[in-house]
This record gives sequence, C-alpha cells and structure tokens, in this order.
Amino acid sequence: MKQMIELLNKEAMSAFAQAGYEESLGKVTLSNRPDLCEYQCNGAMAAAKKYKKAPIMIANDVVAILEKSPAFQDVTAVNPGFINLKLDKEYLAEYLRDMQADENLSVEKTGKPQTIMIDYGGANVAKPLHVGHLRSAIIGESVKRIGRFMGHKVIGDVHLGDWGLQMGLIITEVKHRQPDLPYFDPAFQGEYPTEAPFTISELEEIYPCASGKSKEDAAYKEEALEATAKLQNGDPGYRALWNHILNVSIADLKKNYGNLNVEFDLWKKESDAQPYIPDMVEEMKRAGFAYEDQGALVVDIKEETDTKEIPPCIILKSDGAALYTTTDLATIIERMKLYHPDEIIYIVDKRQDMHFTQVFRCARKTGLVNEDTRLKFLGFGTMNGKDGKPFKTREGGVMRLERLIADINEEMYRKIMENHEADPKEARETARLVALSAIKYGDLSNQASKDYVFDVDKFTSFEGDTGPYILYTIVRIKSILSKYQANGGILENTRICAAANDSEKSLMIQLTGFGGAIVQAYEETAPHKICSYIYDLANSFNRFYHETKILSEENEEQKASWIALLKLTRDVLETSIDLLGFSAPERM
RNA sequence: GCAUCUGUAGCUCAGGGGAUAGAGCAGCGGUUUCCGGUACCGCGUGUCGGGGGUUCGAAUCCCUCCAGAUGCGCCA
Repeated sequence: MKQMIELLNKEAMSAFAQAGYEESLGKVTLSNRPDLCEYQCNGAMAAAKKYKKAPIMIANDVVAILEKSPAFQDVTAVNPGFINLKLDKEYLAEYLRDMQADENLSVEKTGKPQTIMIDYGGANVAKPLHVGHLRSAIIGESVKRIGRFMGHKVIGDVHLGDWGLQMGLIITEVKHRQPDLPYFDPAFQGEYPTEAPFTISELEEIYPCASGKSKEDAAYKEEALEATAKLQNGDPGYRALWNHILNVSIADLKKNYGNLNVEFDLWKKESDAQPYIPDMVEEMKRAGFAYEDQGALVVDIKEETDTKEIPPCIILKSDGAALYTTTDLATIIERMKLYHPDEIIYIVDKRQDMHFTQVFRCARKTGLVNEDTRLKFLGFGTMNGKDGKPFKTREGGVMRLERLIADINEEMYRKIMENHEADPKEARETARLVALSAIKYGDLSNQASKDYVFDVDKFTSFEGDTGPYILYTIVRIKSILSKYQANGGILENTRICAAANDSEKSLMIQLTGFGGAIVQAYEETAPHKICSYIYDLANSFNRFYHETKILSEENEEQKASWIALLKLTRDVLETSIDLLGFSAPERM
C-alpha cells in the first residue's frame, strides 16, 4: 500500500496543478513545527520567483483547493508562504486500519527482487572473535534483514579467512608439540583420525604462540612458510590437519555468532576462491590488463576524475604469490558464477576503503562483473572506549567478544535481580535478550561510517535512547494486551477509531511513518534510521500511555480502539527490532 | 607531503536548503484513586570549528583556513 506521505504528496501536487502551478512544487514533509501543524508544504516559496508572485498568494491559491481534500482537517497559509496541514482524524484512522491489515505493515515489497550478497563478519579461522568483529556482524545482520523485508533475496556470507601464513604457523606449532601425529608422516597411507588433535581453546592458544615465535626465530618462520606452501600445494596430511582446524574453529564461530543472533547463509572461505586464481591471472594478462611493474603483476586502475594518485592493483607479488586483493577478485568471480548477484555489499572497517576501491575498479575494468552489478563498500568506524581511543580491556589488551558479551549479560542480570524479585533462570534468559538489545542498539543507533564510543553504562541503561528502553516499552504494551485478553477481550475484534486526543493522534501519525523509515534505511543502508524512528515511536507511545487510562475505560468501543492501536504499535516495534537483529522478552 | 572522512549544548549523538537548530545523559523541580514510576512532564545551556561565497532563505551547497581520525605497491 502507499505510504501516508505519498498520499499527501499526491493531494498537494494535484492542488498545485489545479491552481495553475507546476505539480512538482507540491511536496509535503513532516512538520518541523509540531506546535503549528502536523505536515507542511513549502512549495509556494520556491514558486514565487518562477511565477513572479508573492509566495503567500500562491499559498492561498493552493490552500483554496487543498481545503476540499478529505485528507485534511485544517489547511492554512502562513507568511511568508508556508502551507500548514493537519490531518483529518477519520482519514488517519482509516489508514491505520489498512496498515494493520497489511501483512508487511504498509511496506510494499519490491517489484524487482534482486539478489544481494553481503560480505560481513570478517572472522578468521583459529582466531577468536574480538571486539573488532562486533560492528561488521551487527551491521551486516541488520542490513541483511532489512533487504529481505523489502523483498530481496539476500545472501549473507561470512567469508572466512583461512588461507595464508596463519595456517602454516598453526601447523608448524602443532608439529613441534606432537611430532608423532600421522599428518606429519609422509609415508602414512591409512585413514587420518576423525578426531581433531586439539580443542578450540588449545587452538586459540597455539596461534598467538606460533606467531610470537616466528617473529623471533627466523628458522621457525621459514618452517611456517614451507608449511603454508605445502598446505597450498595439497599435501594430504596437512590438508587433513587443516580440515580439523576449520571444523573446530567453525563450530566455535557458529556458537559465538549464534549468541549475537547473527546467522550466515554461506560459510565460504578464502581458500574456496583459490582455484579461480590461475585462470583469472592468465585472462588478465591475455587481455592486456595486467603487466609487470617492479617485478609485480599489476593492473592500472587510474581514472581521469581522480583527485589523487591511485596506486595500481597488485595481482601477484614479485615472488609470484597471490595476496589479499587477488583472493578478493577471485571471490568475485566465484560469486558471480555461483550466485549471480545484482549487488555485493562489503561491510568492512572503513580503513579498507582504498583496498576495495582498487578491487572494485579492477573487477569492473577486467570485466569480472556485469556493468549493472553494483559493488558497494560500507565502511564502518572504530569502536572506541570512553577515553575516545580504540576499545581495550582494562589491561590494555584486545577484548574478546565472548568476554564482552558475558560481562554485559552479567550486568543486565544484576540489574534485573536488583530491581525486583525474579526466577533466576528466567532472569538469565531475560538478561541475555536485554543485553543483546543494549549492545546492538548501542551500535546501530550510530551512523555506521562514524567512529563511536562504546559506553557500557549508557547502553545498558533503561533510560534514554537505548535498547532496554525500547524493550521496556514493548513489554509494557504486551502486559496491557495480555491483561485485556485475560479479562475476556478478543484482540481480533478490536478496531482503530479516530483519535480521541492529541497524544493519541501524534502516536498515530508516528505509526504511519514506519514504511518511510524502513525504505530510507534500506536505500541508504542505514539501520540507524530505524533506531531513531522506534525511539520516537516509543516516546510517542509512552506519552499517550500516561495520558490515557486504557483498561479502565468504560466505553467498550473506545477501549477496543486503543487496544487495537497498542497492538499495531507493538507489531511495528517488534518488526523493527527484528530488523535490527534482536527481540523482546515477555517480561523484564 | 597528498588524499578521504569527521568537527553541532558540559558529555554522547541526531538533523544534511526553509519558520524559534534538536534528543539522551548529567543538574534542578514536579506528577502516583498507579493498565509495570526501569515511566511521564517542566526548567537552563549553543560563535552548528573559523572566514568568505551562492541563495529570497545556509548547520545543510561551494571555496579557503584550522583541528582530529584514517589511508597512501608487493600485510590482511
């Protein structure tokens, strides 16, 4: 169904046209002066010059026509030429009834569903997730859900880092510790064990240990490089060991992402793209894109409009090895071949902007993607501590994601138990949900591209612009609805009627803005727009709630109308937080 | 050095050509015959980094300067 603002635009545009002015001038926006009106139209001022006429006169002409529209209860022209609009109450109620009946709450699914791949998460095999991985996971998950809600086919891919020296280092360290394992015996002919020779916690200790050694011990590093090469050349024992590393690691990653309500459709890995590299390189050479420069194989990607020198894209190092860029390009080939995406969105630290500029240009120039395939880089800013510097533990180290989440869960649990008596088991689960809302809302309510301060005290607060405040509002609505049902009320039999007071009307107007907020969040890949929308909505609801005694209302039709309004408010809020990637408990 | 991004209230952030620049937190003062007061209402605070320009109108667009973050060929 059409958005409210579109309907109003149509009214205003036709009024301008009927009054003899250009139709496009009739653009209606939400009022920025709620004391004066609900919606406004500024077209008369823009028209003044064109028609050499005082704006107020133009506004008067338009108002004369607009007054007849059933959409408005009040239309006035104000100096110097504003047109102030107030919505008709019945028209508004009618719209909300339609919205409630619409399965997508007024948001029209796209007529042209596209396949969108989202590359997010940024996890590496055998390395624990840390706070640096938080933003990509949270933002990516939300972008994915928003795209799906709009009716697109969205594929989330974690794109694991599983290739390169890190793997060689781990294999080398395992070899030093357990040299008798069959993986290191070239003569071994039997079946390799199905059980991994290490647990996830051992694995997480092995990598930093090996990495440390390689920095001090040249021979050790040499060994790791050899192991890397051997793995990449397909040594069966090394491959078998590598598979163990992958399995152990992926199981652990799935658990951790699961705790964040983050789910990937694909668990593709850098190694999956390797088979595409040789042909890709050959083709780039053959077509004349790639040439040798200072020993390396490069592709020029300069463009005339550049304001600075963009270095060429290096395809192969001077020693012939592939690098990050190479793998990313090969991954594009694989994605195009297997999934035919119309768009690929990369949700990565904004410091990698230059890298992706190179990859995208190179992919386009060498024809790896179709002309109309969109490649989008959504760079996010750094998560800082209260001191404004990158978030660290108290000891100054990198904080593991698991620890961060556990700490916040604990804090939430403490708050819940402190505030009222609760069953410890239920309180644990509630704490988990509220903590997740705190973390995700805290992150998503900031613009992705900016650095932001991760302030645990602020995010976990039940007051202000926070996740817990949103959840609290939802829980409160649920509580009233269930009381209504407990007293014999039937939710399905309720019907929204015209607003009885101002706070109810502004809640209703706020509800009509849902579709616009979602569409904008989708078009701008900006989940924070949803946050600010639901924060305003929660405020509107709470204001209305305080002025209106709902359950004790004697007029049954009026009571049912309010219940219907509450139900719609709950649905809009819950749909919205689902798009942000968290959910609300029944009680808290 | 060059480039990109950022600069809005004491703090954390919205707003991105229109009417008096907004929220939250922090501070102060109210609201309870209570459907969850973890709420709601009110009060104060601004050279929108500085300066120039475009426009009937600029926090918003353009130029310039200042400050900070980040990035600048064989790491990922």
